[in-house]
Amino acid sequence: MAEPNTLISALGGAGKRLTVARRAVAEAIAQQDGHFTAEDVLVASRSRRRAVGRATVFRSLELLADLHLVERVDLPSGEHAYVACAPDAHHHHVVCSVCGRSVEVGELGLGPILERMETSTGFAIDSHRLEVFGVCPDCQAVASRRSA
Amino acid sequence: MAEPNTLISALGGAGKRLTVARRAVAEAIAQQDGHFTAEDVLVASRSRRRAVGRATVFRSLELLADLHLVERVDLPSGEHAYVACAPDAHHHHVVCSVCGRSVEVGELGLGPILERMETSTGFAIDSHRLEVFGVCPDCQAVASRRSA
DNA sequence: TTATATGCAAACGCTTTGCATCACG
DNA sequence: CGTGATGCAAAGCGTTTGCATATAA
Repeated sequence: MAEPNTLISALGGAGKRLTVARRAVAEAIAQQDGHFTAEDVLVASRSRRRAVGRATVFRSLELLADLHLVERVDLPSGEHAYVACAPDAHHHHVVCSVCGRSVEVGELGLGPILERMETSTGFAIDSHRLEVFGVCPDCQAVASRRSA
Repeated sequence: MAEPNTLISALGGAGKRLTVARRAVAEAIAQQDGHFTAEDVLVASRSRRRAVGRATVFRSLELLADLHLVERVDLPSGEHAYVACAPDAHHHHVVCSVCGRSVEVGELGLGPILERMETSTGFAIDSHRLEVFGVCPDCQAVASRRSA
């Protein structure tokens, strides 16, 4: 899903210290499949050698979010989750509502829509979030097998 | 922004009781300009004749959200807010990041994009949320006046 | 009359913070 | 070494719940 090294080296590039705790968080994130919560990271870090404090998990997540290495997603349930993602290109996530796995998709033509919104509303649009939910191919297969 | 009566009659239509508390919540929502939090509703109800309990505010908002009379929005700050909205047509909200006012916009061509996402990801997409943030015309005017 | 809704206050869960200690650079 | 990071536990905040009471239908 994500290379722990990517996260770690990006941290270094931002003038942040490469601490043991941050490496542990990076590894915990890397082993997550799809989106995850702060609690997931905490638990994952505990099941490995180095347990990280709860506060540090939140602080690291905030840091990674600032660096755009991780993105905060609000699920329809109201839960707060995060997804690891490429730091540069603008993209969105499609989240599976069954298993939670997520994939990145590119813009696919949202730009013109936003322009149309600017025109029709007069707003100067500066940011947006598109969150898409559905059932991933794997879970579709499971569902059809079950009903067949 | 919204007619309290619209909210109230919709409640009746759903086989729900038209209680004093719910009327108070409906009025409090109606007087909100743009998005608002549960706390806003609570405070608004207190500054009027009939104060409503905190729990009831949450229960009412949940109810209204189920009836699609109100929609939950997650602001970039992570705050949970609600916006009153038309119950039928699918639409999205553009929220002003300065004053918080919001306007509804129609689909404006998001459908084809979602189809493209389905094709490229294999997901069966069943819901999505698009939240757009920017500066509304009024606040733009104020800003340019200030800098001029 | 009876199911539903309300209000309070306590419980809850997630997130943040204060502060002393620790360790990267 | 000195600044920034950590960990703990406690505080904070928004939200939910249990339960006795009140009320719409």
